[in-house]
Amino acid sequence: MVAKRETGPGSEPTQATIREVAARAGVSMATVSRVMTGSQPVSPDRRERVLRAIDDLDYVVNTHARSLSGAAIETVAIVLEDITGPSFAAMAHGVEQEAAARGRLSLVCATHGDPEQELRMVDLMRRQHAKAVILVGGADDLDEYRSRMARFARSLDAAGSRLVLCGRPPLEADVPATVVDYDNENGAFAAVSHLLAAGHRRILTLPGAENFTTGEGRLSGYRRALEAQGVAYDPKLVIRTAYTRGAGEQAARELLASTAYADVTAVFVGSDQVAFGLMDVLRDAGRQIPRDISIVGYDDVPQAKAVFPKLTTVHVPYEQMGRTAVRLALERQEHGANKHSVEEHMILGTHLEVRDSVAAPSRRH
Amino acid sequence: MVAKRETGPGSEPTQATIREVAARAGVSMATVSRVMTGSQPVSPDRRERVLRAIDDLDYVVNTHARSLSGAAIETVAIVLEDITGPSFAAMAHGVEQEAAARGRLSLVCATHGDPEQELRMVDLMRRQHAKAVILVGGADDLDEYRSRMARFARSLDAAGSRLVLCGRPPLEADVPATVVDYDNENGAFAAVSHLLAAGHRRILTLPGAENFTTGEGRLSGYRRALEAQGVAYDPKLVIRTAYTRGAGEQAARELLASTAYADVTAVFVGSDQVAFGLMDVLRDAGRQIPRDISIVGYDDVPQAKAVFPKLTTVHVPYEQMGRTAVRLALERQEHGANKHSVEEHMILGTHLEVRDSVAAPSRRH
DNA sequence: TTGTACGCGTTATCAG
DNA sequence: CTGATAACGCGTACAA
Repeated sequence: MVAKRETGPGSEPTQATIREVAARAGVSMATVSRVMTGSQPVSPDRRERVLRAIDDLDYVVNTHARSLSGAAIETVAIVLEDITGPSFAAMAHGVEQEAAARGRLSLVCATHGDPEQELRMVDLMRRQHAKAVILVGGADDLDEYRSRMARFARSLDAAGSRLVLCGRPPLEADVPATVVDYDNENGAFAAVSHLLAAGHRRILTLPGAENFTTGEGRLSGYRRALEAQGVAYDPKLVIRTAYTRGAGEQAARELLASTAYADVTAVFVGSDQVAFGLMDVLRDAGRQIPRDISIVGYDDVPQAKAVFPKLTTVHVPYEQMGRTAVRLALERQEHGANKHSVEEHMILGTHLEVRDSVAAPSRRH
Repeated sequence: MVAKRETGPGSEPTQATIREVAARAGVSMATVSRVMTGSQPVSPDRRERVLRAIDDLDYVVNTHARSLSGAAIETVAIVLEDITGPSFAAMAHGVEQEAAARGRLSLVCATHGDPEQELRMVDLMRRQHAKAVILVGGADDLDEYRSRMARFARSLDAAGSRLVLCGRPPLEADVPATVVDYDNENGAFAAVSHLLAAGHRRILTLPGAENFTTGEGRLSGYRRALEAQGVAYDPKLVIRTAYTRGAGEQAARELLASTAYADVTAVFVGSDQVAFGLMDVLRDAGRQIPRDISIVGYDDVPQAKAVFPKLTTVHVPYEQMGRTAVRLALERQEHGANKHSVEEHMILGTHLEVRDSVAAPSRRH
């Protein structure tokens, strides 16, 4: 099938071009183009010859050339920290579904947690003329971050593209970016209220890292729930951690070791991953969940209903966020003139998914 | 910072070009290009003017144009079924690490299990001139699949690119593709041998779907282990399932319901996901693992050490496979003339990760 | 219906 | 050091 073309020994093989196809078929380049795109009718015999030539030479169009001359496959880029994270993956999945449904190609890039890399990736996608660049996951809420992102947003906007922040700190109001977020604080509020309703009063919390926007929101939901029930807020019951399994294991060891936590009957954890680590170490230490200690997580990753006991946790609609991000970005571009009819800031609801990791506090305390 | 350019009301905003930058800076396009790429020295004052113009116009190079004129950022594409799958994600992660380390951009595309979509994606990546296209995960081992893949492999090869099959059925020997695989059958052999050594004789197995290459390999490892210990192979003890959690739940119900399985003391499952579903239903039915029944999984996804009890399972070096795929593909291209020094078929080892889900069979039987 | 010729945005070459 | 100009591969008016 695949005819060998002239490639001198050692010379890099090179893609067949439309010109070569035209020559082999004995037609003009334009005719080949027309056969490819179907933009205009071509006589049956010529079409046949062209198709054969394409087959013989194993010709494929050059996306870059095609895109240069106007007709491009639009792409949607999603930039995230790490594909391996279940919640990131869920968002990416949502992005892909929606992008595919709208006939766009979606590309995933990972930053591996490096802010420099993140900026480089966004820049790269801008050069690629991505129609939307979707930035996913938490970020340090620093001035530098804000100003750099604002730059990118404006730059993408100028190029007819759109920056979408997904579960991220929003930028100033005049920055041309779309924000898709979830109700972070109310999720935490519901979780802690649930623990309070079960009778818990000394509730440890691991909301997340300091200055990390998601962590801050979860902490304030925690405080607000306490306040609503007239329970005093004790800063000693807050442990800052990264969103990793290991951090949960570490926290569990502190919880077991320190007398300061002796009267703790429940833990509100700002991440399922952290909760898993916590549960693991607690169980190994002989603590039964929820008999000895109740736990509520955050995220509702698939694994939450797979662990034992099944984790009661705050459901975050990650997949839906991904889909929404694509929808808002693309609709805005399709609407053309009256873009103002498209939302720029959408907040999706969270809710508590009640499972088996919460019970009333035992009498020991 | 960002100056507004001439965009009539309603007209699509358009990216600034190198020509506009040159005009604004009062220099030639060539000079602008040199400032961008640093390919040749430029006098300080001109450079300064160019940089200011770039900043003012918020200019970014067009990747497509750059790639067309020779200098392109090489990209590595990874095509997988679903980002959400932990083992796929791990491979993608490996690919990204290695690609980034070698200064390449990596793109992830999902096929959502649709073979048509898969072919389309590979085709798309070929048009994008990806330097390597890495195909990941199992596939139906059908003639049609083989011939279409062979076509793609040759086509990519002709374009100076490389098809890499990662954990997939290899193609015919004369097909220019690189294969990175793991020792599927021996992993199963080790797993089942472990169960036999613990004293189990009636071992149910859920190797995977029929005609699915990974499933077939795992089944033959199972048979070989049985044979090695002189235990008779009973086809009734083989249940074909998809690699999903739900399939495991379903199988567990069959296991509980049918008297045919009454004497089963252990299960060898061809996928951790399936094992999780199985464990879940068994536990809910009051069966304790491993006291009442032992279970061994396959894949060693992160979750395997998070469930209770921790799952004994066959470790598959997914991340390493991803890294290896990139390495082999790119080294082959760098080697130029003597490509034959680069492996074309690499098989990575698997081993049993012993945890807590296996015990000696109870005396009841 | 078919072919010719130009433009897309960038880099490389070559002459100054 | 700098500037003009020819590729790069494709789509598409425009002319035939």
